[in-house]
Amino acid sequence: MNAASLKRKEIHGAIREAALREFAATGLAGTSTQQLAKAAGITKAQLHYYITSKEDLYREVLEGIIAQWRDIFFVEGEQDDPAEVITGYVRRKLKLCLDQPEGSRLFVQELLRGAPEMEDHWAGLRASVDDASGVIRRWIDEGRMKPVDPVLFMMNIWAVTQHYADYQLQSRRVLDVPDEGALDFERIANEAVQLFLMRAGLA
Amino acid sequence: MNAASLKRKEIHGAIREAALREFAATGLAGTSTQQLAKAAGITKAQLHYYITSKEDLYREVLEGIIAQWRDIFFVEGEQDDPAEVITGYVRRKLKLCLDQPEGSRLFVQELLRGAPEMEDHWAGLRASVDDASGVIRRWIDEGRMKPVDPVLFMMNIWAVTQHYADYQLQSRRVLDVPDEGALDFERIANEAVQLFLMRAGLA
Amino acid sequence: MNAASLKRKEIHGAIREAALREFAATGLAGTSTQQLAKAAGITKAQLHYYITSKEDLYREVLEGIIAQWRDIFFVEGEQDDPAEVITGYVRRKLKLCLDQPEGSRLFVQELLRGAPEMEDHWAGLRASVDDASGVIRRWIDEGRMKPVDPVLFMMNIWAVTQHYADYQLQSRRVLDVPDEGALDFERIANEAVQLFLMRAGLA
Amino acid sequence: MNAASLKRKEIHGAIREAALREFAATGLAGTSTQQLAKAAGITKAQLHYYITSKEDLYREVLEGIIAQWRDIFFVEGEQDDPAEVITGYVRRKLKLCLDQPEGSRLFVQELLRGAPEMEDHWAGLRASVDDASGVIRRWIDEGRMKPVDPVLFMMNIWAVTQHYADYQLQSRRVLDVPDEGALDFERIANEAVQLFLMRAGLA
DNA sequence: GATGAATGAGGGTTCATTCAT
DNA sequence: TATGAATGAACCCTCATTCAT
Repeated sequence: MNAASLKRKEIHGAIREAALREFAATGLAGTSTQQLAKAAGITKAQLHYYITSKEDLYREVLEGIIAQWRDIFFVEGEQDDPAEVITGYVRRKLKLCLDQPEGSRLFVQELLRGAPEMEDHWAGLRASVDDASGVIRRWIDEGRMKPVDPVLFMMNIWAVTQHYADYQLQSRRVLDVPDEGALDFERIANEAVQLFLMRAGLA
Repeated sequence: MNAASLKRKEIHGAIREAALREFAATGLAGTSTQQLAKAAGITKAQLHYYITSKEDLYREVLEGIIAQWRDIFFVEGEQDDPAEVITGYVRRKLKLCLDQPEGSRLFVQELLRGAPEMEDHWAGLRASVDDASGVIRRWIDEGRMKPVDPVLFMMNIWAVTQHYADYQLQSRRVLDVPDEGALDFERIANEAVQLFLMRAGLA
Repeated sequence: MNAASLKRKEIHGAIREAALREFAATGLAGTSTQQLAKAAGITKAQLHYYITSKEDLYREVLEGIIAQWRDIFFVEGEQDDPAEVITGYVRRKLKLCLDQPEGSRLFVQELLRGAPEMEDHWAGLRASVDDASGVIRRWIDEGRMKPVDPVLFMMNIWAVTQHYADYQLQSRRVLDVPDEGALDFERIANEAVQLFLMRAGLA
Repeated sequence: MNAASLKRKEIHGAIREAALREFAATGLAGTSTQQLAKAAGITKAQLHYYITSKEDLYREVLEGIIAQWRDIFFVEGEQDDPAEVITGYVRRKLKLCLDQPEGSRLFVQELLRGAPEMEDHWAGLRASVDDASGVIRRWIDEGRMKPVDPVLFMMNIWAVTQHYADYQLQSRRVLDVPDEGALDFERIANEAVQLFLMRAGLA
């Protein structure tokens, strides 16, 4: 790979990064290419040299986020201890949400506008949810955890973890964390883990 | 109040309703006055006769939502039973989120864009949170509930309830509820109530 | 019809006139809305207030021309004398081409670019040609005119008459007619009529 | 001539060919360098390496066409038989128009836009027309053909022959000739020759 | 009150061309 | 010789808003 191609990758990367940030903040329709270009540190004409269209860029970034999220599974590796799995999942998901909150934000923006780009993804999500629900149901049947509504149990994990991405600004104000500082991961994670472990009768 | 003034109120109401819906879906920058006028069933010129500016309309609607949300308190009336209070709060909040999801959605839109209109509201929110936290802390001190992080406990209630507004579309797809039907309030409420009661050691 | 509506019609008329002129000169792709607005004596924003899109305006103007041309039939009224019909048709067509050359020019522009807007019109044209061909063939069978290739005979009439619209500038230079003056209708008409009457053995 | 220079000529040829085709279809203003590059099978940057500017390329191609057309004279070689000359001229011109219709199309495009590039060519055309007119007038004076308007007679030959280039698409639709096939040269040539010979009283 | 018309600014995108490599 | 990158201008069109009527 030569220098020119490297630079191309760099610029493309800067554009995608900027796009994720801006789209997450103001959505597809609310984000101008001017805004995107400025955020990426290039001119509008330069931006359009690298992208096909604003919508295509949006789609590309959204697909990237969805793919990244797909890789965080409920059960990881050889785990089969309910407490371990739940704790691990909550902490992994929360970590991702605190480290890269723009992902969740972009996702909720897409949902808010009616999710026209998501049609092809629901089936895959349903399959993942079915997998995880099956595991939970088995644990319940085996008496290894209290009965819960498996799907809602999972959805509530999403709700709690993603809240600290989507509503991060509110969390900061309420918890009095300045914009420069980071939210206290351990504090939030502990409370969240306790919440779901206790629901499952595992703590 | 004469007929003309009545009609004026009606139109204003239609505008606010439409604005809430549209702003909740596509945000301030992403929503055009054309779009707003069409959603309100009037012309663009008529819209501008009734409003001062798009931003003013946005502010008005946002303030309305914030005011409405302020009216749902953690403790209601003379309640002082932890289980009763938690159950009531979760159910009230969830009901509001399922009945009028646009409120939460508008709110998250504002947060996503950095909440420039919210500066004056954080103090009030902090006060409310402090009130509720005080109650919870007292209950803990009195041994009437397990120790929790009071602020995070509340925030997680928000997270879970508002999730069914903000991520409603995803919830529908995962729970297989068609766009015309309603999410199953009792099912969701029961799981949510269990979640927080158990965390508090009250169930 | 009130004054405002009248003005609207006036402006719309001015736009269509300007559009016919400009599209005839530089085609759809080669004509900018700036150019159109200037030719119509309005601003670009004003133009876009009155039209849906440049392409729609183009289509509207093109359809208008096609409709106008459809109304010039080979046989008019109760005519059935070959010499009369041919003479009348050539003169009518030529008159139209000299009076409103932009029509033919717009048409040839559309053909030059591959006529993507004409797909629906060929059937109608074929039908008209078939009608006229039938008349000519009958005359030939009845011995009232010399045998000709009926379709090519008609097409050559089009060729000759429309030439004085499409190639008018060249005709002016060759015939030494200044841009302000008019081409000598009678001179051209007489030569053209002679051409086709003699071919038909009618002069 | 070395290999590099040969390749250069090849590419230049491809560019001119593509330019003729594209300019003939959509005119100077309506044809983009992108379109030209794609049609020539090269990149936009490569195109600009070979040409000075779009307008220069247009001028070059147009001049080429004009030069090529100048070489088809009314009278060819030692001919002096009116029927032979007319027949030959009509057939030669028609052949050129059917074989290379883009030439005529580019020419009419230039005329349609007001022929700003043609100012220097009218004198030469007038001279050619005067020559041919002189021959025709002599034939008439010598009683070797019927009196005609010599200039219009010539112009009508152009009209008829070029029609099958400029309006070829319409001709195909009316004559039911598919885009892949060729128009029937002999059929068209015969009718055209008859048309002008009869006008001259020579058939 | 209500509405057609108008507008200057800005939307996303392509343009012809230049430049560095 | 060739090509990725870059650019300022222009492309078509919509924007939020104002103004007559």
